[in-house]
Amino acid sequence: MVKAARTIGLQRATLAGEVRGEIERMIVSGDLAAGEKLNELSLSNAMGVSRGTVREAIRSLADSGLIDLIANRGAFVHKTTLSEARNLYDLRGAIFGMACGAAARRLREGAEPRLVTQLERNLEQMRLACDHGDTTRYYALNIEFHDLLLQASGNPKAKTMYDNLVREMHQFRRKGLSLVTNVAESIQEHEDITKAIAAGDEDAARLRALDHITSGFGRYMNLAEPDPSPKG
Amino acid sequence: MVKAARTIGLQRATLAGEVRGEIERMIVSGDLAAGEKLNELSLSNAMGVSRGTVREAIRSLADSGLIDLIANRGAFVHKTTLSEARNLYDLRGAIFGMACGAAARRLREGAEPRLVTQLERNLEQMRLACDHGDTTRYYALNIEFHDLLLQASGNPKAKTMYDNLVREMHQFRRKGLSLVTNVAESIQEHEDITKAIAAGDEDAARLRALDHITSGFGRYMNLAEPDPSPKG
DNA sequence: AAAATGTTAAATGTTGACAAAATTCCCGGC
DNA sequence: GCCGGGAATTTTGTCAACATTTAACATTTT
Repeated sequence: MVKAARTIGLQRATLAGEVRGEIERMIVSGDLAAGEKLNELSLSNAMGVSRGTVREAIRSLADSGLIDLIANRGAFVHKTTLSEARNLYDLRGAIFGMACGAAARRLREGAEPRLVTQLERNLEQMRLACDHGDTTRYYALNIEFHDLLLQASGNPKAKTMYDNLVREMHQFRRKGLSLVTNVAESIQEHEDITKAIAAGDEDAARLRALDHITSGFGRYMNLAEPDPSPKG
Repeated sequence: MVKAARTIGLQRATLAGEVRGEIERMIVSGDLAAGEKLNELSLSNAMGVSRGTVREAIRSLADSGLIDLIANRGAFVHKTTLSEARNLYDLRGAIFGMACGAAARRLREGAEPRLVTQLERNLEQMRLACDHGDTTRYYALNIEFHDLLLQASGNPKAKTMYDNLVREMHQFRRKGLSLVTNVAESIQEHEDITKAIAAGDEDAARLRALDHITSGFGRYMNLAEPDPSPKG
């Protein structure tokens, strides 16, 4: 690996960081399947770095939940079960709710003057993307909406945790990428969150945000498990 | 370090895990001050293991937030600022609230039949410890109360995250260990949480739990506020 | 004397080699 | 044909050495 042109933006000043990013990409993209074993030697050969470097990268990923480590046995791509997925959604909801509450508070305190404008602009573009059936753009805007709020919460650790949780659901996420159902509902929820925040209503923002994540879980589950029995 | 009697209970089957635990203890106990630099060579000599092993331990701790890593510069014990402390409390509150809500739901679903008994027993003993002025026991029971609920949430990752957050506040915690103010208030809040859970009221449990953490932050801040002296 | 530059020492990043554990595979026995 | 045991191989855990970067110090220049 040729000296690795220090993409300083992300913490890849070090070789191990670069390798970490590469392995992470492989996992999230599905190049490495869930449950699959990671062989340190194979990876180091494939990437042209030493085993120790690969090892360091793997450990780091293990700490962030993407990989399971078993002593003297090796590293395995974490396989997220359905009940785990629900737990992850619960955590996401809790953190996102907290973040939206904090954002509302900070707005009230004058700390985030541009936030509402940014949110409304995002909403506008999202409606457009929806009308044009541009799912890729919709997907990106959806992420941006959540990022804006996590950022505005003034809680960097919350953002890191949230991102880790989202990353950990990559398996479910890939399937649900085509999830274009109930976009109108989702946009409506975004509007509700935006309104609560614009009003500086901490509690309302938290509740609307929590509802949004919970609904998202429901939307996904309906799609992933086309259970034909529900309702009457 | 003599072959390290594999305390398998905690993930210390490996030497690096053992070292990690030791460094963690040094940080939490204040043996290593906040902001202090960790020298890989010194540590490896002091512990009788190789530098690589110490390095692996340090990286792991960095991922859990106890240590800051700067490329080519080294590892430093993370210094938690006051605004960070608030952010940590916000996250704790969000996660603990979620966990209590989940515990209430699971209780309703019959998944945690012994939970209420355990909580009430904990409350009983806590009142006793309070009456006897046994702060050490009170401290332990307080931790147990929170552990019971995190456990009953059925969300192992939530417990891990919560524990990490608590650990990260070690600096503030040490000072506040003598925090015996408003114990009555705190116990009352524990009772409120217990009641909400016993009733299977998910929303009430979440709110009471969030309030409890928020109040805890307030209690601590009132006690530890001033003293803005820079270098110490 | 202060700033800038060149030199040296120390610490981190990376690597390859050795030791211990686990997995695989072969072989004899039933 | 199937099972169990044990050697051979593979893989992980640990270590010591090399390379690169940073920090400290001495020297030169203005």
